[in-house]
Amino acid sequence: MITLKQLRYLAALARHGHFGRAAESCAITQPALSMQIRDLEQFLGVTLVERRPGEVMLTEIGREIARRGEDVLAASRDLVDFAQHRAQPLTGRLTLGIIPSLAPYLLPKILPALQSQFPELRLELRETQTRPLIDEIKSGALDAAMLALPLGEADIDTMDLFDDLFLLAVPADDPRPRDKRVAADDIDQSRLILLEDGHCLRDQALAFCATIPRGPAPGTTGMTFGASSLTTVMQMVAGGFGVTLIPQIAADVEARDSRVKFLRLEEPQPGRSIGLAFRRTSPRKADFAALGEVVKGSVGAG
Amino acid sequence: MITLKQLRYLAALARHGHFGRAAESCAITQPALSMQIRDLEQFLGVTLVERRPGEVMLTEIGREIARRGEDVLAASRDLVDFAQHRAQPLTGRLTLGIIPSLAPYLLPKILPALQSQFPELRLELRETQTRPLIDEIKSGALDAAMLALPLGEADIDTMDLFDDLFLLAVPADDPRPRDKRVAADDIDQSRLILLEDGHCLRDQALAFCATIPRGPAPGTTGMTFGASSLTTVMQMVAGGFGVTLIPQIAADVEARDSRVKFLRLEEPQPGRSIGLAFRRTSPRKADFAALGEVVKGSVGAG
DNA sequence: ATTATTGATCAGATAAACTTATCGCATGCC
DNA sequence: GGCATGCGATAAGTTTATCTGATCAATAAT
Repeated sequence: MITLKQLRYLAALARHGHFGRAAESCAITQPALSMQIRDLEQFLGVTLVERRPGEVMLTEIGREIARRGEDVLAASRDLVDFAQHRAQPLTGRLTLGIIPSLAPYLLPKILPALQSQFPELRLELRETQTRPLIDEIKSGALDAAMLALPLGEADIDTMDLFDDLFLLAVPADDPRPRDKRVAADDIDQSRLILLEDGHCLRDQALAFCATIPRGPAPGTTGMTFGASSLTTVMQMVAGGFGVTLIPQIAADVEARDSRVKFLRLEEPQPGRSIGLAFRRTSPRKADFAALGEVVKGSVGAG
Repeated sequence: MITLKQLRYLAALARHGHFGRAAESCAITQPALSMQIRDLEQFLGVTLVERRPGEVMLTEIGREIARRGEDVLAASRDLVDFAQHRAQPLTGRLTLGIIPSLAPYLLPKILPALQSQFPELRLELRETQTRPLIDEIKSGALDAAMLALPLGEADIDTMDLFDDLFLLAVPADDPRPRDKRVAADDIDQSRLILLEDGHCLRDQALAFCATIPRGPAPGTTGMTFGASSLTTVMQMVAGGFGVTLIPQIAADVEARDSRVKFLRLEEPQPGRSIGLAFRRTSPRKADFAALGEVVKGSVGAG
């Protein structure tokens, strides 16, 4: 079987027309090059070089083989270049999942930075709830996902990105002053509006308001309605239908609506920890580290 | 530096998705394949394969590298195929010289056979006198030449093709009968018409008629005219301006002219030995042998 | 003739690649 | 839980390639 080394030596020989100088240009000795050329000729069953005293001359077929050899070498060089350029983080395709309570607020912050810092990154996004994200990470459909930690999945490694405090969103006409620290007990459980089932944010809010009785309270819609987006929830709060726990990152955006105001919660303030999840065996950890830096920078600044 | 072997192993791994089976398909053991893959990854500085329990999975870049690897392998396979197909004789370009006193008579006999037996042969012909043919063989401009032997050139090997007797061409009204064997002395030296200087045939004819005085004989044109082609010489013979020594192979063709008749010469009949000349170091001797067979077959039959 | 150049050849050293055996880890099955 | 199974990584030892350095043969130039 032929080797790239033989083709490299042949190329050098074609260029120099001289075994000794060709060998020198390959940083080997002349017998080594002679042997490789001989092996190549023997394998191909063709004489590539006409050894003439004082001058070596590629045969007709030798020239053609050398030309084709250059093609092979060029393709292999491309391959190496490709790999080594791609070795720099965040280039090429990366499939990223993100939970719905995060996507519309975080993505606008990070996508511009990602695009400017890593123009060769082709990000493919998928927005869905935590459970399917985890499954898709495990199956390889996703490279990673941004979601709330902890997960408690054995095969999944995670990286902390930032903490996201919860605020209590109430109608603007709520009697409590803006600087009032609300306690969990102060939340009118019967008026709590939440996302539909499956959203981690719903579970986190419920965990905080642990005293809330299971099952829908009579005469309320909050528990049973199950909004599919935080924006919907906020519209309902603005409409005076109830209150909700909303992450800081979302509040920053939704605060534009003057019919709503946000109240901080008593220490220890509840919140969620946002992180990046990926297969423990993933080879793209350098990518994830770079991505994490961008997220941290964008969230801190924005 | 990467090797074709590594690319072959990677291709097998990509196909089988399993180190053990990939190794088996390469007729090596699994550790050998693992090592080559690891070396490749290390050189490229990229993780190509995500080792997951129960399943190996090429990474995004691994797939791309494998794809490019296939390109490289395909190019190298083409190279080998090319060489091995071209290993059969008389394919590709072959530059062949031929002397003018042979070309118009021999080529029509051999070219059809060459083309039908070796359709992949691309013959490049050059018709000129012996001296430039030899020089061009030495310089590599020609692969070989068909001409009259012997040559007495140290760097040139030759192969006998066929012997070509000389006949005496005389006007049809020459008093000698067709079956008369002419002796060298019977040739009217003053009426001898020859090719111009530089043609080997001229020298051979002169050597045969060794008694001919040097320098043009007064009142004759034969020696000084120096025709540039045998056809011209024959036209002059037909016109009654003189006689000439003509090779059998040419006589076969020129005999169509009824104004000329050919007389055989006394034993030992003079003639020339036609052969193929080539660089002693030429790698295409198999080609020349095949060419020689064609020539011998065509001349014998035709 | 003599010397210099050039590629081939040979023996020994070195490096690469392979094989066998073993390990570690994860999974699945009583 | 304990144990077998499958798979890839690792280690040790051996074979195979490959290289170097010295030398040889042929040729060309002096």
